[in-house]
Amino acid sequence: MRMGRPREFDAETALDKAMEVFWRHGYEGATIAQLTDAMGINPPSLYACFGNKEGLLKAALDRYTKLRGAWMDEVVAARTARDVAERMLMGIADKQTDPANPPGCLLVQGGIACGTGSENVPFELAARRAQNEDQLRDRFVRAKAEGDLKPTSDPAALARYVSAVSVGMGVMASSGADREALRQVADVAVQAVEAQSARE
Amino acid sequence: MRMGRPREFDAETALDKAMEVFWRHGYEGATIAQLTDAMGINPPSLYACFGNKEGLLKAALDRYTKLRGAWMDEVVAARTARDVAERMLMGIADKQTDPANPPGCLLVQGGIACGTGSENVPFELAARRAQNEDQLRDRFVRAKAEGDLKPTSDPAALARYVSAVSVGMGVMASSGADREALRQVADVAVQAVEAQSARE
DNA sequence: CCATATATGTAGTGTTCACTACAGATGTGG
DNA sequence: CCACATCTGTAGTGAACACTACATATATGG
Repeated sequence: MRMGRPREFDAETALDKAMEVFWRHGYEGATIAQLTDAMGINPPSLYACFGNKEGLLKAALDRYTKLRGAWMDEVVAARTARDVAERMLMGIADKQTDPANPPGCLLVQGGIACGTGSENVPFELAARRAQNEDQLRDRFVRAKAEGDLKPTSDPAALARYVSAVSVGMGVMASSGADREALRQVADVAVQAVEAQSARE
Repeated sequence: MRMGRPREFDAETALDKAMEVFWRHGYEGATIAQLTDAMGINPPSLYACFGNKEGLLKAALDRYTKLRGAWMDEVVAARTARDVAERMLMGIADKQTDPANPPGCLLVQGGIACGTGSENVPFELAARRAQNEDQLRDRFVRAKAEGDLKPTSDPAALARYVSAVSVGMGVMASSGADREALRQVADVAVQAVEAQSARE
């Protein structure tokens, strides 16, 4: 039973718009004016709802990872470690060049290096990337236990590798690489996971 | 025979300092105050010598790529495509975690996404990364011609792949990954190139 | 219908930013 | 020794930034 005047905008819709601005310009490159403009609200509404610029970023990151969480679940549901890597990297090649979104990945575009006062933004993004990596690692641990990966393989290293390739592809996408170019990278990258798979 | 009062600072030494600031904070995150402070000069000296902030960045990038050019020449001098990839990625694992420099790679940390007015900074960085990729591609073309790589292999895709892994490792380094973690990634990554190598 | 609580729009706030005017300093060319 | 060209330090410039005071609007609780 909330009191007072009700909010006139939908927070999630507004977050989607904010997400896109951060995605395209990065945390420091995005201005409050651009954000409020895209969200269709005025600064006081933004601050009342999200606290400050960094709070808005975190809310956008939460929404981003939530939206991608479902997809990541599909990825790790693949039958083998090799298929997980392929589904992940091919999917990323498509997603990062989807014209419906800015190119690349918000968890990279958001801000890799930041100035004084925003030092924890890069860490915030890194923490979210680490979540994906952990999910991959757990999947590869299982693959090793199932005999799908070689007994000598290192699931954590494999997960870190797939994560690194994803990030690299994201940077390439943001600087103009097209879908076909990214798919070729994914295709090569999968072969390293294949090399760690048990013979059949 | 230059006229007027001579410059009191060494441009290359100052550039090294500026390079480090851009490397650590990114183009937008670096302030003129931080730059002049690190360079040991005052703003008018900076602007007289480098034009503006973006000019300073370009000069720093020139110096960075020049310093790394020698190393890249060593990389492509390796005997096989596989050795090129290994030397490149292992070297990057070391360089990006060298405590003498900020973590990661200037060509990534410099700025992946930028705000209005600095839109061409990301492209500037991408162009420098593309130079390395081209050098790798040429080397892999040769490797294919020499029968070192399979006749079905795609040298351009391989070069793009190695470049993507390098970038991904750089981002990881900047968010705290240590040398051993990066070496593990490099180790896995090399296996994809190995898979494209002709049997012996 | 009134007191209260929250949202909104206008119009700012102080701060920090990249950049520069200007005066004095220090060299070269004649 | 004198014009001149360039550098240097001080001290700013206007613009853009994140953020907010305040009056007004719109809901709920009694």
